[in-house]
Amino acid sequence: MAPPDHAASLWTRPALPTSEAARPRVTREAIVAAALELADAEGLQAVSIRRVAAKLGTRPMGLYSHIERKDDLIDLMLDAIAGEVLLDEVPGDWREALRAIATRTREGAHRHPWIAEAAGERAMIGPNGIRHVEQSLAALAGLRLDRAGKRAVLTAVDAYTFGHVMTELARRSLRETAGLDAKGWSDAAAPYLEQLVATGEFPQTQAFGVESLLADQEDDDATFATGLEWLLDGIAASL
Amino acid sequence: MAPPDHAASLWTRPALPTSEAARPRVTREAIVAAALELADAEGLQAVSIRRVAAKLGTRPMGLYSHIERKDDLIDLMLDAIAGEVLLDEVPGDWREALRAIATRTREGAHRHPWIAEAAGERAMIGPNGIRHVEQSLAALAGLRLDRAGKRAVLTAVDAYTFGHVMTELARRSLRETAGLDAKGWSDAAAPYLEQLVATGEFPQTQAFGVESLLADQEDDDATFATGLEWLLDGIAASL
DNA sequence: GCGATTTAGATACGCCGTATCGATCAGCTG
DNA sequence: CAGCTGATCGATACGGCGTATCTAAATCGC
Repeated sequence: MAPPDHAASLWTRPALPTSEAARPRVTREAIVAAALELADAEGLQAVSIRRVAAKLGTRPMGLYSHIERKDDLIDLMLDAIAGEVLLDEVPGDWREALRAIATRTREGAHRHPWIAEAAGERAMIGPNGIRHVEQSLAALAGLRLDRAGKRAVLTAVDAYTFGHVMTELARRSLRETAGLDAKGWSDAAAPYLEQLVATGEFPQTQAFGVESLLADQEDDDATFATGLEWLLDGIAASL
Repeated sequence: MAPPDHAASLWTRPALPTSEAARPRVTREAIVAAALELADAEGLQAVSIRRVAAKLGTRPMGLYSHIERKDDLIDLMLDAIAGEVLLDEVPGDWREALRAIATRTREGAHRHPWIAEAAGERAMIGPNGIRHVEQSLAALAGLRLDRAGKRAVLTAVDAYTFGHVMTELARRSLRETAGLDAKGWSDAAAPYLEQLVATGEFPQTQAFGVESLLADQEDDDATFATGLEWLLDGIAASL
């Protein structure tokens, strides 16, 4: 990987100027857009340099005039999605604001489930990642919290949101890869789980029921909202 | 990918019987152990079929007598780690139990930071993944909660833990890839962030201070514990 | 227009996962 | 013991990956 300027250089390197007067040229924006379309259509594994170049009607190595490495492209894609889920306006009430941020983030993630395959290796420090920080801090502007307090609140809400979404997306990814809908997935996994609990090693899980382990989308909405309210309640009680 | 039996067939396919009387043979256990060593030493990208085979003194295609595809190997590795972080005993107090589970999970993840690169695409339904469910349900055994309630509690705590850990590991991965310690990473990223906030677009972030955004390990311990208590407080208040 | 810089792409390299098939080994049976 | 069957191992090859390197063409600025 690149030397120590990597943290900054991706985001500070300007996208190249384009001239409308000459031959059609590839731009960084076009590369990111093509990559996003591929990822949304076929998942992150479809985003190869060759596939992106083909989609743009150009040759693979030409992309390297605009991005330094493929990893940078993935970072740019994630920052684009981060931009998509920013709020237009931050509500005045801190709970309402954090709830709106978390909810909108989750919705955006569900529109781009491939982010689960990329997010485990990246820090969100592109411009839109920082805009997310800005809006989150704005949400807490009216609270008397010191820096550590604000940091703890934002970290907790982000952690909860991220973790919940990642788990949902992972399950979804596995299901879709197997070509199953929610019911099909349950039907496929249940016999294995039932066999496991039949060993007697899992009394609590048996009492709970394997069908309760294999939840579908509506349950995810409810559990996400419930857990978020618990966390916000806990934060509120500490203020 | 495999047809619909994938959910079950990895975990129900027996590891092959080994005979001590014949030529030394590869086993599934040995493959997983070799892969874990590689991942711990060099990260998940070092776990290629060729590297694992070389570590075992055998040839790559020989591994396929024991695992069906590389993806299965990654699942087996993750389940091994899930086993490592199981509690010896579940405390009787539900808060203490959930705290212990979350804390131990986080500690285990830090010993194997490569899991962040794999976790975004997997459902933890191996035997140890189900043992984790079992111990979590045991933690709630004394509470009067219906299935949906238990499910919500466990989902929330797991989501929070997972999200927090993944964010930490992603940051750590990025830093180590750049060959920096925590201070070096801050020093590298701060000028870029300062340049961003100097645009005037980020007043809250500027007031907060970019050095507060670039936290190190000790802060993570505190924020994890604080957020977890908030969540547990919120759950307690709902009981 | 000219020189400097940037962009695009041909070519090749090392690496990846795994399909396919043949050789060898292990276990069982007559 | 010999033969048969199934399991294990590995050679070989394929199609794919990211990207280093270098040349040619295009663009930019004076």
